[in-house]
Amino acid sequence: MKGIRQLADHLDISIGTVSRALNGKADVNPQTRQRVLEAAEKLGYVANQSGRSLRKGSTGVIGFMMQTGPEITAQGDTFFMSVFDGVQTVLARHDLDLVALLCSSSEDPDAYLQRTVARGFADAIILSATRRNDARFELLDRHKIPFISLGRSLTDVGQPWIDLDFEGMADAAMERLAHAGHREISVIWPHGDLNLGYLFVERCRSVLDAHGILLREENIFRAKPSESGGYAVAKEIAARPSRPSAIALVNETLVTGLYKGLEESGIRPGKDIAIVGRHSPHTQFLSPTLTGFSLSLHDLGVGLAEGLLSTMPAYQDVYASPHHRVWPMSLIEGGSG
Amino acid sequence: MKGIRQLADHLDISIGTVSRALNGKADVNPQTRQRVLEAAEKLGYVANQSGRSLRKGSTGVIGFMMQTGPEITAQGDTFFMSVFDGVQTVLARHDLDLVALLCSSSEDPDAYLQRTVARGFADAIILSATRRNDARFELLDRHKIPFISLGRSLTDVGQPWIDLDFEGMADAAMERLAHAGHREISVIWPHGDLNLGYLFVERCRSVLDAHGILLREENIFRAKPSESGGYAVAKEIAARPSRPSAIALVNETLVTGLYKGLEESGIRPGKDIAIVGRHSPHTQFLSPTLTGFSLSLHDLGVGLAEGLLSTMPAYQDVYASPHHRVWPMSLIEGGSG
DNA sequence: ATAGTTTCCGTAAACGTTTACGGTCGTCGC
DNA sequence: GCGACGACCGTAAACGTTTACGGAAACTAT
Repeated sequence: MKGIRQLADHLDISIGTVSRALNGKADVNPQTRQRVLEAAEKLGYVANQSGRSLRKGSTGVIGFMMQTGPEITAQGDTFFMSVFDGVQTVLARHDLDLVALLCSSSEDPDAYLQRTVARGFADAIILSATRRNDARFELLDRHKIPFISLGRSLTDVGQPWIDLDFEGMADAAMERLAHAGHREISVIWPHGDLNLGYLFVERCRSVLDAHGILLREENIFRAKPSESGGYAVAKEIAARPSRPSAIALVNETLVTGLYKGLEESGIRPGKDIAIVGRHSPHTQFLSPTLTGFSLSLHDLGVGLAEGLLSTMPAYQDVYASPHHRVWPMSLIEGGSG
Repeated sequence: MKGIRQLADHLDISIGTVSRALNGKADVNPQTRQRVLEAAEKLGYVANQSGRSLRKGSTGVIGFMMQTGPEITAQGDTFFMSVFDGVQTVLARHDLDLVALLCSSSEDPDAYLQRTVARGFADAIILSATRRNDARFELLDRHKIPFISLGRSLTDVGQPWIDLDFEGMADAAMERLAHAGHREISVIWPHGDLNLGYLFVERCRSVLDAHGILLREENIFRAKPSESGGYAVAKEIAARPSRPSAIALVNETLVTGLYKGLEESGIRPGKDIAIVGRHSPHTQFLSPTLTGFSLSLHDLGVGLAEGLLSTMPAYQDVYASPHHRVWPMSLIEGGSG
């Protein structure tokens, strides 16, 4: 089956009618519509993407931009797959498709995004891994592309965002550690310019301040957001003459390496050093169990999709989500701190 | 910048010339081309995707199909992120873009693929998570869409594939365990109809046969390919009156849960039970260290891209890869078995 | 100077849709 | 029996590109 033309010829009907029938327009005899639908199904006809979107001016696809490469995954593994699933449950209701726009590690993210939106590849974009100052925001704003970001940035063009409650996390973590009597507290700040690092660390600092505790500069560890990053931090801690008695971190992939590195050095998590982190499918099998923050990634995806649709003219009446959402996480107490 | 028309008007040149200049055709004055290129750069003009691919009949995008959802990820996503990166290094040389086609867990994969290829969304497809009998192969063959699969299937339409050497892995693992004196050996078979499960388990069986060892049915554990799946297997083993002395598994995510479950039950990996598995960024911090198989995911991605391009008419002269490649893995010895 | 050749560029047709518009019937109210 | 109206459908124009074709210069060879 080539195109709508063949389908129309086969049915002895004009292509206009076929198109209207397929797209559920009113001006078509129910019986004719039925015939068209059946024939399309039987012959496996699906409207050509290019033709359709050229005419309509919209593509019906939503892009989720992410960077590829082994290193940079600031989020853990199944993280995105679960979020995608949530996004799709919403998009499916509107015949929108989700694709992941994969920016390779060797390409500049801003240039990549520029290129793909200028091409008109997607109607709307979901951004992740937002940087402290993220030029992508202005770029999408300039192009008038609806978008939402998973993560805040100082660069704010009034678009909606959803961000995990890193500040609430800092509050709860620091309060908890301070209450437990810790005075020498350290935090891990993921490498790179991700905004969440700033949010978390600065909030930690101010909470500790309020408790009269100083967050010392040498207790702020910069680390790759990966297992090996956590391992490196552990080794660095072990090498110190005087160690912090507690450590808080914001990235869920770090903790596996951290545990391992500490144990190797004879430092027992939960006993010699308290750890508060983030949960993921990988962290549930640590021992001692991790004290950490958790959330429903599926629901997060749903929230993202709804927030995004609320900025798209065609759907604005359906979804009236608040513009900015700080996504709560729940603390699951474990044996680590 | 709206379209090529505006760009042409702005330069006082016809759109035909602009297009030719942009696409590197011969029939254009070097000086004119220079002007066009500069103006396009300055004004941020990029050819509209729909218009271009409608006319050309090809889109310039390669789709990597994958299923989303929290459960089904037989592979982790740092797995895919690394593979993507390899694929992109090759595609970038030909101005091809890679996008991930995300099939939600609530949609039938065959129907999804049918829909997306009929739309003409991508020029070529990379398949993953191949099933024992995978209808997607026939579908793509019928539509004459170039594709390659990461994984074999009994359904073979002569397309190229690359698959990890699960049989070689079974050989090496079983030989190793048998040599170490194990007689009661178990294997984990990931849930679902993934072909790799069949390949691995059947090869294990026949190798053991050759050693006069019987792979008993109750020693074949079906498990979800996730951390919790491994945990469940551990608990099942622990509950047995008589335990296998060794366990081999093919999925890299299982092993974390398996370790944990065994340890909880007082069964020490590497001492009370030997474990042979697959390596991933997550497994490097297990203790005892895992004896397992490893590979370069980046190179795997490169291989996939080259294999795919070799089936696309436009690139066939450049890439003449072998049709089928069994991808070797290297054994890294650890303390687990 | 003329014919032939090369270099460059403009014109217009096509790609597969969707949709505004108008036309043809049949129906209804009077 | 006539006008108005509604239901349905066909026609054709757009959407933004690429590219085959032809033509106008400029140059080369005679």
